[in-house]
Amino acid sequence: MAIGYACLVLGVSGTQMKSCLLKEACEEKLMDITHRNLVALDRIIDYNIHNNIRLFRISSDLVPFGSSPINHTEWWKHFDGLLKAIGRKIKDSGMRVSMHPGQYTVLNAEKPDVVARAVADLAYHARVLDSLCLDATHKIVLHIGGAYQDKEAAMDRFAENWRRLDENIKRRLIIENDDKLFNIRDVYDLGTRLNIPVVFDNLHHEVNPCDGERDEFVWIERCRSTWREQDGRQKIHYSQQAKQKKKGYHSDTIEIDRFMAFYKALNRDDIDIMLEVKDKNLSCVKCINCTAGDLNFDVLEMEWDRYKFSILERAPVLYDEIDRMIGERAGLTPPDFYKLIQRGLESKGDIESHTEAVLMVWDCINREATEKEWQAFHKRLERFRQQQTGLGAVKGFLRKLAEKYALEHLLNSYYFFL
DNA sequence: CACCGTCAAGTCGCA
DNA sequence: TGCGACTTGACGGTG
Repeated sequence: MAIGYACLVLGVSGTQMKSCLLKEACEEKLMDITHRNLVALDRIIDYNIHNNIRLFRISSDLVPFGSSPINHTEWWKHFDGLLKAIGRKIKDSGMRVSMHPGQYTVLNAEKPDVVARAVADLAYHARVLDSLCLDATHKIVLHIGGAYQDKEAAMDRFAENWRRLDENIKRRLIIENDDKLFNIRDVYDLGTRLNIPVVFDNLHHEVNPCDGERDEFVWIERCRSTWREQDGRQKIHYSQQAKQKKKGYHSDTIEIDRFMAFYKALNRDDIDIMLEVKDKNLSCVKCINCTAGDLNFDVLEMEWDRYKFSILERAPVLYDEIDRMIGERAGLTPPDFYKLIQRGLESKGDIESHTEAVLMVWDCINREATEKEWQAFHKRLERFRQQQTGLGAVKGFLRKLAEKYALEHLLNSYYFFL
């Protein structure tokens, strides 16, 4: 069983995907961005390995305009060594990766040119995974596409276009229920008809349920049979509805009690769960820690080290409480710990608590800083306290110093982006 | 540094 | 018939 997250890591420098505008795309720029993105991917994989994360979705932005005729760089040849090295790390660590083309990749479109572009896009995604030398358990997840006022005909068109795909795309392609048109029954029917594994997405199912059977676990069990030996473990998508947002909107973070209830009811150790949530790796680490049977308390201590500045910034009283509990090393289960963290993050704090956190971070920098930096810091802090600048300006300054002096402890914390 | 409009792509629904 | 939402982050220009 693995729990994963999609596309980007929060709080790890050098892991962001770069993009460029179409009008500025030239060979040199495309190659440069592709190279930087591959280096970023390599760092993400390292991060995943170090944090015991064994499921990850690679961003489609890896190669800018990767499926557009604008990009005629042969990136897979040029970066062959780097790609193979990354793929090697993925395999050696037992990680499983996937990709997920977006809403513009419509295999069942009525217009032949739209279909042609969708095929080209799938070929691009398959080429990424092929270039990493990964087997067919590393999948490409796709939605069925448009309905065009006739779902049956639209599904038939999907089937027809699917049959014409190259085998190396077909062996990776899996399909998922969406939040508007094709519910889990539609996708399951199509999946069984074509022998394509089906990904069940719980939030899409909630927003776009099918007739008849509604129970999500029944559907997960049904979808299980669409996964063959060569496809690897069954995979599902899990997300929670953001409160006070439109239906289907992903929450900022995973509410741990609800996840644990789902996880226990699911009761499967042969399934992969891809989380779709705004805080990405943060919720992923949280869910992994809460489901690990033999969690070392050191892991919670590590997490506290990453969260503590953000908690002090917002809720100093709670900070003391959690810090004491962590110090005592007892009576704190991972879900309880994360619930306290969540409560802290939901607070706003005030200028005093903001200052307290700033000073605590400064304390980590102080011994490295020059006299000039000391002065610059206190000048900024004073301006913040007079409300002449925002907290962001002070934190930005601290971040730069943390980077300058390579203070890993601060750079690995969540302080600068939570 | 903060803010905001814009960006490759397709479909659907509403005015 | 045409335009905004979808969903989302990053870029690039401006203040």
